[in-house]
Amino acid sequence: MPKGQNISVSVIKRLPRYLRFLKDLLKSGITRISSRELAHRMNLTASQIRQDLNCFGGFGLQGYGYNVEYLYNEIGKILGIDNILPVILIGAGNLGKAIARQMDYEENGFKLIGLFDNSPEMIGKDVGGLVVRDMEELDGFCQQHRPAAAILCIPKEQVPQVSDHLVGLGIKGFWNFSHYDLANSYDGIAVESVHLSDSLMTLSYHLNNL
Amino acid sequence: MPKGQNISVSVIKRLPRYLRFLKDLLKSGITRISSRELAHRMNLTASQIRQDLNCFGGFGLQGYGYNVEYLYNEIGKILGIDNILPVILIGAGNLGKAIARQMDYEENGFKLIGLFDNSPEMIGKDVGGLVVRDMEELDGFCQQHRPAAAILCIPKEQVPQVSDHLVGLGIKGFWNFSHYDLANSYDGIAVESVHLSDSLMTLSYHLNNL
DNA sequence: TAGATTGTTAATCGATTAACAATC
DNA sequence: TAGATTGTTAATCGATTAACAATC
Repeated sequence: MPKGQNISVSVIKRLPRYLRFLKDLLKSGITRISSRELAHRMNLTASQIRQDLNCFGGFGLQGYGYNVEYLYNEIGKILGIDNILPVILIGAGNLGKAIARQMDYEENGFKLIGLFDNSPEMIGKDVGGLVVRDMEELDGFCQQHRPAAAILCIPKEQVPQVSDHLVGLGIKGFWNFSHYDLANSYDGIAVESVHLSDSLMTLSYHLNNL
Repeated sequence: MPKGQNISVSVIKRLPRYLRFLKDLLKSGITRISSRELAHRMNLTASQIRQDLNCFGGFGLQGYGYNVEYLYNEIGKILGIDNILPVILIGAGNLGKAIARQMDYEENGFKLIGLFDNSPEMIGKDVGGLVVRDMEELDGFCQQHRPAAAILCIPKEQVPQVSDHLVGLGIKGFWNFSHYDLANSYDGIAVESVHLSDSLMTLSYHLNNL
C-alpha cells in the first residue's frame, strides 16, 4: 500500500467515522486501543482497520495497539480539519438556514464566512450571526475573501449556472444539497453531495424489504 | 443474478439516482433510452446499468432499449415509493424544522404525520402545517397512528434512549441525522443515516488533496 | 433480413479478510 | 523472555467491466 496517494474513496469515507469513535474513546478517558477492540466497537474487522490506517502510515505500536489521542489527531490531519478553509453558503431557504446554523464548521475544517440569497425577503436577515447578502454582491465578496468552497442549497434548476459562476470566481469545492448531479461537471473541483431524497428512498426500500 | 432477493447495498444506493435521471428524461419528452446512452449521461458503464436492472428483472427490450416511463415506474416500485408509509419526526430544532418543511415526503414513499420535541418553546408551534407535539404524547400518538418510521433530529446523547423507546412502540425504521451510530443497534430495523459532518469532512479531505 | 441492444455468462479488477512474520 | 498486537503479504470475496449469444 503506497503511503503517498491513491487512497480509495471507500477508505476516505470511513475516516470521519473513525474520528467519531475515537473522540468518544477520548472523552471516556481510554488512552489506548487495539484494532481488535476498535473493530468490535465499530462493527468492522481488525484487518480492515489496520489496512485503512496503513494507507497513511504506521500509527500503531506492535504489542501495544494505538494511542487514542495520537490516532485521533493524525486522522484529523489526514482529513485536513486542522486547516480551516473559508466557505460560503448559497441559498438561505429552509435547508440553507438550518445548515448554516446547525453545523460546527470549525470542527470540520471550515469557517462559514458568507451567506447569499436572491430573495428580497431574506436579504439583510441575520442567520446564525451572519447577514444574508444579495447574490449581486457575490463577485465582490469572493474577490475580497477568496472562499475555497461553496455550500449549495438552491433549487436544482439554478445549480449549473451558479456553480459555473462560482468556479469562475475561484471556488474549488462544493457541498451540494441540490438534486442536481454536480459530481462529474468539473475537473479539479471537489464535490461532495448530500442527496437527502436519495437517502429517504433508500430507507423506503429497506422498510419495504424487511 | 437471482431475481428475488440478495440485492447488494451498492445496487440499492444507485436506484434513486437512476430515478432522478429517468425523471429528467421523462420531463424532456424522451420516451426510450439505451443502456449505452443512459450510461453516457450518468457517467457509468452500460454493463453496470444492465447488471443493476437485471437484479430485479428484464425491463428492457433487445434491439430497442428501455422505455423511460416504464423503467421509471418499475424502479419506483422497487424502492417502494408507491407505498406511502407514515413517518414521524423527533426533534424540531434548526435541522428538524428544515427537514420537516423541505422534503417532499409523498415523492419518496412517506407521509409526515407528526412532529415531536421536548422544548416548551417549540411545543405547539406550527411547522409546515403540522403542530409540534410534546414528547409526552409520543406513546399515545404512536399507538393510534402507527408510524412506520421515525426521523431523528435530536442530539447524539439522547438517541439510544429515544430509539429504544420508539422500537418498543413499533417503529421499524430510522432516518438518522444524529452523530450517534445507530446502524448496528437493532435487528430487523431499517436504519438510514445522514451524517452531515462526515460528509463535510470528506469535502475537507478532497479540498486538501486536489 | 440486418442492425441494434438487451440479458447473461465469463474475465477482470478492487476491496475485504485472513494469516503470519516482525517487533514492541 | 513471553505475550500481544501491529504492519504487511497472500487469499478470498464481491463488484464492475467485457464479451457475446439471444432476440426484438
